[in-house]
Amino acid sequence: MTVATKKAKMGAARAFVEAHGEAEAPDFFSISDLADEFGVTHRAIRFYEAKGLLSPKRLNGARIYSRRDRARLRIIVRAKSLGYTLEDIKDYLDLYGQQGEGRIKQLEITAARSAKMIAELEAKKQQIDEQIEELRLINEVCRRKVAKKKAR
Amino acid sequence: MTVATKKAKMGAARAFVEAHGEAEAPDFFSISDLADEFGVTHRAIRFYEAKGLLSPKRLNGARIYSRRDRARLRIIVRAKSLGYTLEDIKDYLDLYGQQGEGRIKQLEITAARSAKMIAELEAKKQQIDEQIEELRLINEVCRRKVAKKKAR
DNA sequence: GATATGATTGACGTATACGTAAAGCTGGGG
DNA sequence: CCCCAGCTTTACGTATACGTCAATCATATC
Repeated sequence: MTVATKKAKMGAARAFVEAHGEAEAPDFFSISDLADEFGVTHRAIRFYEAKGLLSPKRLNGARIYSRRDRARLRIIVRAKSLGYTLEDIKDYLDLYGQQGEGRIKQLEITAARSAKMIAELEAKKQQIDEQIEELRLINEVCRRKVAKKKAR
Repeated sequence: MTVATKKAKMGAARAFVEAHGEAEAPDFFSISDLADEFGVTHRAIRFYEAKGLLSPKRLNGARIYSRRDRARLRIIVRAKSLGYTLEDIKDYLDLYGQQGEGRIKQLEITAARSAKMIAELEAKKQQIDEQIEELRLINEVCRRKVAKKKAR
């Protein structure tokens, strides 16, 4: 598909997307835009929506994603690669979506939960460092043996 | 079950385990030992064996785990918490099990693979840092708002 | 208007990682 | 000798996270 014919063959969503914002900083995205950008399938994105992690607007049935939706998807993909379940991620997004609304009690809960998550992530970094340490050992042992064998 | 009767009701594996090594630095472990230590079920440990990640010795059918088996299980649990599949972990354990054996070609491959894994783990740390950064923001916003509301 | 592209909704299938229930050895205590 | 605790295998079930059709619809070009 050439660049010339591309625009011609766009669907409703993509047309709407290109109408708003000139390429540099788009305000809206089609499902294919996000799928391409984050390396996930359309199916996965719709699945996240079915699980309540996303809730894009519609245009003639087609999904229209805002920047906020895109930010949420970025979080989903990142957290998944760190081993979190969609259930975990949903909790995080709920917290992320509130961004300090509500009364004192709610704010304190959110502060506590975010602090807890930070602690868990620091623990994970620790685990990664341990793993890296072991790998460095293996790596050095191998390289030394290679050097020794080549020296003969 | 009391401490007195515990020894009496031990199975073959546990008896064997207690016979070798006096509590401080055991050489062998029963499946329950490892399950307790790493917070996983017996079922999970057997499953890892079925997938080729562990291969303990047997005594009258009962599994006897060596320190090396235990080290491997530690790696499995850790890597799983970082989001790796058992398939991924199997590859890592294969590499870990060799520890620089074989000829030059093999050593170079192992060195390259370990280097690659290190790079991937560093990338994961980066992702974690991004996530932490967002959480810090949320946390601070909440705490400031709480402070503001309480100041009135 | 036929055709092609891209989107949508079901519905069913699949891979991973175990859980769970059933049935059977085994070794020591009473 | 029997029982019980703990281990075993076998087998089927389950939750998560999608993959894969199939049918359908809208839009846009030929």
